[in-house]
Amino acid sequence: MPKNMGAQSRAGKNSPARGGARAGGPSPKHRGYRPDGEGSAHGGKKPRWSGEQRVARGHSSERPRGGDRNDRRDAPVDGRPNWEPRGRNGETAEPGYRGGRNAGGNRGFGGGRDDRRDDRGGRGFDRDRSDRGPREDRFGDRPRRDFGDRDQNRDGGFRGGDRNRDGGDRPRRQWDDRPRRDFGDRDQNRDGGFRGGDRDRGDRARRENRFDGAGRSDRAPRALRHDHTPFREDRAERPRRDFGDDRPRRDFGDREDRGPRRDFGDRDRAPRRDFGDRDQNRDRGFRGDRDDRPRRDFSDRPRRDFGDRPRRDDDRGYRGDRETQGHYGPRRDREPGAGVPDDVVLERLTAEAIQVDDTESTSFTDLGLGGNIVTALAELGAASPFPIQAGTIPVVLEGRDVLGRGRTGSGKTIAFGAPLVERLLRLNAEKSSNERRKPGRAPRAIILAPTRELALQIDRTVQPIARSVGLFTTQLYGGVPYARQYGALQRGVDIVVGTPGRIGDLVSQGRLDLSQIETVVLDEADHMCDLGFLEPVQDLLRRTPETSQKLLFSATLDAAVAALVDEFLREPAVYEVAGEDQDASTIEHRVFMLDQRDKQAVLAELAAGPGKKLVFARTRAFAEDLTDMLEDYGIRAVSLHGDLNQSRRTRNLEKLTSGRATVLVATDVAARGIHVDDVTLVIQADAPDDYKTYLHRAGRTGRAGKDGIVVTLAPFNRRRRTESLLQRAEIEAEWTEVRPRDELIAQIADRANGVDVDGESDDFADTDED
DNA sequence: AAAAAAG
Repeated sequence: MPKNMGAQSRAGKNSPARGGARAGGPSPKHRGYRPDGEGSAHGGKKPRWSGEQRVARGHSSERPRGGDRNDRRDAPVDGRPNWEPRGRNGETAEPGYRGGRNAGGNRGFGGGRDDRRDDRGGRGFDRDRSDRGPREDRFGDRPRRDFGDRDQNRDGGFRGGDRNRDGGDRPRRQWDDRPRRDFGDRDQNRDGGFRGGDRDRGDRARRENRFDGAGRSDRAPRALRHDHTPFREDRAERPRRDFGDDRPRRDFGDREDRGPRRDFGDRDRAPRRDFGDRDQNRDRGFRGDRDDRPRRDFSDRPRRDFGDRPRRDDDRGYRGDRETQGHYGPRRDREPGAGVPDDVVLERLTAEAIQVDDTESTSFTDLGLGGNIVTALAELGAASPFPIQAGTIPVVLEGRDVLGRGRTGSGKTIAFGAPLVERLLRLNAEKSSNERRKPGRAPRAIILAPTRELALQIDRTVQPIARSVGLFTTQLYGGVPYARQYGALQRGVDIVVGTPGRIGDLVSQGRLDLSQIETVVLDEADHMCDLGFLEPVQDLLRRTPETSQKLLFSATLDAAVAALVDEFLREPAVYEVAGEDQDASTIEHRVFMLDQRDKQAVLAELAAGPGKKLVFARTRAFAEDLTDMLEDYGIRAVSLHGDLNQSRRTRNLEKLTSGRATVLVATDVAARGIHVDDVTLVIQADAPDDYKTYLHRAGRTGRAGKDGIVVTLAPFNRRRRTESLLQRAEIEAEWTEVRPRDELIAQIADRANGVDVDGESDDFADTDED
């Protein structure tokens, strides 16, 4: 299929309109053609521009190629772009408009989605957007989004940029000029605010001082932020916000009772539970009143009742728990009305808690891992085991099947990866070195993940562990050429990491033999049991030896895995971690109720600024629309969804990771497992239907011990639905009615951007990568 | 109903 042709012909046809400035296609006729492009890390077939080349091509002098919004490394996150933003008609850009895709008139690269899917050399540059026509073109005569009343904001309120003009590291608020909203009778929850930083329970005076100190409110000199913007009187006149003490307080109940936090700084995943604040739920009677609630289907959700779990000060250690791991009996504490007769497997998933404190003195060596592996783990930043690791590693080493439920970011990858490698090593001990290295040998372990990105990420953790003891891993997932994967299999691998589709493909091609598999891991196992996944997964499992070890992990492991457990697992040990649950969560959950029509404006306000943010949308198309929209606001947004080809998916995710983009707009492809450091804010442009999805999406932030905020944008007519969602997730969120330019939105954005609102050191300010 | 996962 001549993928290139499409792109080329389009480019060729349209190039004139662009004055040929868009050179870079592979055709020798193009000005930018480089027969042997240095960027051709792709075998020379697909010339590409390296970043250096792009920069070198005078990217900054003008924007002849229409915006590759992802190519703006020359435009600092918060600074002005080097080119002058232009609006549609050549006028200086509207506020906050930083020369988005439309600005340069990149008309003529006609592309639609298909075009974008084609990542080939036809367009030469690795640009994500430039292949699309201007917005008007793409959307016909659809009325242009009305930025009308934003004109008051002409100072670039949406740019999220221009911070640090005062030389500090702190980004500055952008919205301080907004007209004061009338909060009317919404006082009770109107700001709910600032829980993140100042958990000081509303020390009023201090707060005001802090604001002053931070240059907020009546704030730092305007020129420090938007020197191109006229000062507006109404800003100065705006009444101060009242942060009265009437706001609901969050109850941090026993926070102080908890032991000191471990330093989770650079672990591969954060240790936190992201399930919100269970204790609060308890206080609110969320737990006690189950019989009053509409009957809930417990079979599709992980058990969340930990009422009987050992208390934190209980001296039973996780080792002791192993003795009771086979507790399949009925729950002792089941509340009346909550009984679910068909909840058999769920019972099996009811595990004793693994105690956090008891693991602190344990080392990976104690758990049975060898020196090389321990060293490799240390290099990955895992100095001592997390609870779920401490719990599961010895059991995995025994060869038992394991069901592991560890919250997002609790270290599940190492929990199965490290013992899996150790076990293979031990099994290999009987073999001759020739056998162990034999080319074309069949793999001994397989790790399945629901998305390609997750598979990649898992391999990034497992591979160094495996290599430390001379084992080889390979990634087998779709969307990329087969050749490399064939080659890897021919050379022989020990551990396969990948997604079900491609792996099944390779199996049916006879290139992958699962008959020697000793261990199968299903990450996000409950998801792998969803419609569409289950069958291929079952097919694969059936091709592994019946005796092979099965490890099922997920933050929301629940009865959904029954189909697999019943057929493939034998007396699984069940683990989950207690001790760090909702009261330990660093995630703040909020719901913004809004008019449907305000969604995008509110989203843009939330998404502006330098902090890394993840936006979830329900559909690919909406994700793409939102990306466009944010880009129009001058926000460096990239998308991640199944309509993008794999190289673009990978690249866009990397752009967020590296900070070259500040916003990733994704479908649920990014909901599970994906770890990006320092995501400070998760915005759900659409709420999911599934509470598990909510939990997973939320778990993209608040990692590594840092604070995180989750904001769900809920149109009024979805209120009930959203309430029900949060209830099922057992998350207590702060509900607020918002309209564009509400102060609260700015406050949340500020916090996500690391604006110092509380005088304390700010978790969000950290930007180190892993 | 959507998204993901083979091409």
